[in-house]
Amino acid sequence: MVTMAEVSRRAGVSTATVSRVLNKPDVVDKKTLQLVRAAIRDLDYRPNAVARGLASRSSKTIGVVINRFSSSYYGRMLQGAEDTLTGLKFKTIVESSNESAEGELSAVASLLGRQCEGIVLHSDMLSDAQLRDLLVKQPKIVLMNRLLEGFEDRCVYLDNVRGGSVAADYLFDKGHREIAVVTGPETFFESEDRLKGFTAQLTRRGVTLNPAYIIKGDFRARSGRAAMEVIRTKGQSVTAVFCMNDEMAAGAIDFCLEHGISVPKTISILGFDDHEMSRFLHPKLTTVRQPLAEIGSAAGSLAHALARGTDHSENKKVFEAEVVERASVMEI
Amino acid sequence: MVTMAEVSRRAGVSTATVSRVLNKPDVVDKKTLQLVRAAIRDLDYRPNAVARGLASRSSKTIGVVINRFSSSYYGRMLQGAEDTLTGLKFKTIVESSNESAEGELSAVASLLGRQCEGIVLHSDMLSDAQLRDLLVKQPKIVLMNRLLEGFEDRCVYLDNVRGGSVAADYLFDKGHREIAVVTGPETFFESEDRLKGFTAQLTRRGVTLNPAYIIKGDFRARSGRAAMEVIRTKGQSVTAVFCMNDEMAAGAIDFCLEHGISVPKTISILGFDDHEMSRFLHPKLTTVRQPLAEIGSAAGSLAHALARGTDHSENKKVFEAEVVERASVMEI
DNA sequence: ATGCAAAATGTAAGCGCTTACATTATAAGA
DNA sequence: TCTTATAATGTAAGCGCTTACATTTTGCAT
Repeated sequence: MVTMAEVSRRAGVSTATVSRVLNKPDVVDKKTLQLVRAAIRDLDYRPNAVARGLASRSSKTIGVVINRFSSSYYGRMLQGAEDTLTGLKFKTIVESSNESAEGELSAVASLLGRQCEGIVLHSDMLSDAQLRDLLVKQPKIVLMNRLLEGFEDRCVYLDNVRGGSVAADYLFDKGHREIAVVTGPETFFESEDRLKGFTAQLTRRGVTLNPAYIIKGDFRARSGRAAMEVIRTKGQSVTAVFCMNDEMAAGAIDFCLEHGISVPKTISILGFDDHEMSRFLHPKLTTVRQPLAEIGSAAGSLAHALARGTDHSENKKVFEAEVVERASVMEI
Repeated sequence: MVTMAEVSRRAGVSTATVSRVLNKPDVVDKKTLQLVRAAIRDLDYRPNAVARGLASRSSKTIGVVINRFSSSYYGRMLQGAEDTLTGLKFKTIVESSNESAEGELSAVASLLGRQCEGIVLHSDMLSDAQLRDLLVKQPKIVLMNRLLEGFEDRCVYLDNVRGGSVAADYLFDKGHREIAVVTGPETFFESEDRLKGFTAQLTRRGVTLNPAYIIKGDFRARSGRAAMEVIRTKGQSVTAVFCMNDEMAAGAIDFCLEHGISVPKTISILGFDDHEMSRFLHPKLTTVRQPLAEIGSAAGSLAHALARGTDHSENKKVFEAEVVERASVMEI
């Protein structure tokens, strides 16, 4: 590894000067500038970011922690965050928590240890209390797609309650009254919130959700299939089912296809997320879109603002879901 | 930020001792061990990984660079790499290159600067010559899903030529003779290699691919649609089309569906990748599976071996594609 | 020429750790 | 009891940078 000392020796200057051409080239004489730059080129010198961060206590990087890489949900948020951070001349580094509370904590610690100036955390496994603790201790952490009461200004998230009510309105307006719901695991607040908003809005409109039609799923396609099977056996009169994510909706459609149940003629299916595959399902899935890239982007810029101590009151923090109308829900 | 010095002060020992309880607890006295650990807990001390890496010149982390986050292709490889690296007690950090040659270079430099002991690089934009240069200079870099001649033992990849020939065999065995192909951009070696293997194998079996039926796509669904349109107008006799990835296949199917062309009755469609959505297409897509997670995993462990100087001759480096039979290709 | 402010460079002290090496405490053998 | 090997700890020199501060150089008005 070629160090600054070697460069300085070759250029016949001090290391301070080399450091200056790297960091504030305008204060160094043009001649020396060229000299040093030539030396850098010749030796193929690359500054050691670790040492740099140590010495300057600034790294121009934001760390992001997500559950796992193998999901387009995270991918889209990451991309959003990365894009805007790049625009802000910041680096993004990502660690996965492998879906465990411990993993989330250790990823945060690791990123902090790597001198990240800010952290964007997507936490599913940590409890509100743990999170509260963490956020108090670490003022540079921002929560992505989760709302923690009392820390609204450090959270960027989709209003899931609202998302649920949007879904309810849509289905109601299409004439559906007998509706089933396929939820996620009850530990996932997203699912809970959506359900809350959904039932509330339905009630407001004068229809009550039959508790027997609330089927628990696990956000994966297979559980959507299973849920649909249950619905078809015990809920013949159901005209629409609202799945809390698109994967389960895909499973549900799959089941219908296999059993000759026509979607949306016999039964309408509404998803949530607007997964990249949704437009390729058959029928194309009508779903509630979650602007993941924008959420990621906003989380990135909030973390940046926090890191740099700039004002972030203008940053958008709450996002709204909207229905993307395709072909899986029919008016009756 | 609480430092080691504070911990040592509180525990009434030297920083060296604190360092020892962190790194080689067995050489320190049980009493002091407890003392120091208590101090660490009390102060909520977290070792600074940057300083640590600087001082020890070892970071137990591997850096991965990919094109972009928003694609399940990378997601699956990342997940594979992360999983095995975690098993090896290594951290994984990821940076995206934003699909530019410059970005790839800068991500590598950044990761190296962060004291990564090894790098897993997924390069699409760098030329063979540039890559050769890089690999010579940086002995810790491993190429993921790309073969660079002369550096076979630093590459973990899918044999795309073989993948193409597997596809050819499959289609041939199903009785198809008039076949169209939808490629990726010609700058992508994957597509080129698959095409090479495909045509070669077809030739070997006695059928020549009509050059007019080789349609250029861009790996995105839209181009699959467009390609299918071309095929339907100028190639009425075509019975099967081989798309170089599943997204384009999805687009092709979509086009057929819209125009009342029955898949696979009228025309068979074969994809490549086995994208997560493929099983949800209608008809379910028959495709050539690429074991992405395994490739990522192998790349991770190769990088680890290189970093630690251990033997990697046993590491699997070349992976084979295999056909996943679903419903979009019919025997004729 | 001379003086002086401004510009350019150098010096050296860290940043928070690790780790040879030196020193001291402990245990065991005589 | 006194060595002496061994275990436990401390000391201090870095790791490759940045950055106050000190010093030297330069340009320019006098």
